[in-house]
Amino acid sequence: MDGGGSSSSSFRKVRNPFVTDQELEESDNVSSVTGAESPPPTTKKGKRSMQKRVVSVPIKDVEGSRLKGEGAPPSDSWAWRKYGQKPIKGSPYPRGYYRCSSSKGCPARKQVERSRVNPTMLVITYSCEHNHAWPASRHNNTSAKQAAAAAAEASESPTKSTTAIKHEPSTSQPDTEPDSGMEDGFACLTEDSILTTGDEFAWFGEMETTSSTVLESPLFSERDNSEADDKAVIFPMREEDESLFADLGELPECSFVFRHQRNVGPQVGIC
DNA sequence: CGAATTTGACCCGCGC
DNA sequence: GCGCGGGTCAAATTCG
Repeated sequence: MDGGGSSSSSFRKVRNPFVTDQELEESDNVSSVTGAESPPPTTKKGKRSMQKRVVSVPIKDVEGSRLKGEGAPPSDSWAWRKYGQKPIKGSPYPRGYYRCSSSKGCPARKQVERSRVNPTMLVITYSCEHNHAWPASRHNNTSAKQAAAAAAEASESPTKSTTAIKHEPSTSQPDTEPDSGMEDGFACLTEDSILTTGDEFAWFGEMETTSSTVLESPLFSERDNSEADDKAVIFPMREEDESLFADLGELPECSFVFRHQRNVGPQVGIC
């Protein structure tokens, strides 16, 4: 019913009322990497400054969680409502469009699609407005899982156990946006969020140990986490950290730093 | 009964 | 100026 209509209406026009944080994006099994290669999202309708981040996750992970979570980490901490799906030109797999439904004013959106290069991977693109604040309630893995699952189902392919993360912060306004770096994914949160964030990402750490997590830096992004699977893009988190921090250097104080340590899991740092 | 998902149509931006 | 493609909206349907 209005699931898409009424609700959607609220979303589209309502810029989130409680804007305090930036965008905290937790992707399915992801760590945040600041990549800066974002092709201008060509959003057509009101495209103001939207930060974009691309995350690639192995379908396996997704399925795992969706399979009734046998302990599998949540795909997402937020609730996402699917509002559309479209076949993409160069890709045999359709792209699903999801909206953050954790809260009413949540402008966050994400697109889930299979990597055309590596069907075993799901490419999730998160986009959020600059002043967007993430809802406090983010425990609806359902939608999140389904989102990914949907994408996964969209195509049929074997599952792998590699997670490639690719973040593309859209460089709309580096300055204004305190969190241009990882804002989307793990951006500035309110202190409230901060506390929860740590927990929220607890699974994150698990995931790391359970499956190999690969971070794709901008350099690799072009390959789109593809062919090479894990190996090609796998490199010590440290590198990522470096990159992350490098980015953070530019970030204002209110930035969250995601530290990804093997065996330890991600760590959230507050500036 | 309510909420979420699905599908089709429409709109907008970009490229040629 | 026209066409293509992507993205979003809206109504209907389905599931919980």
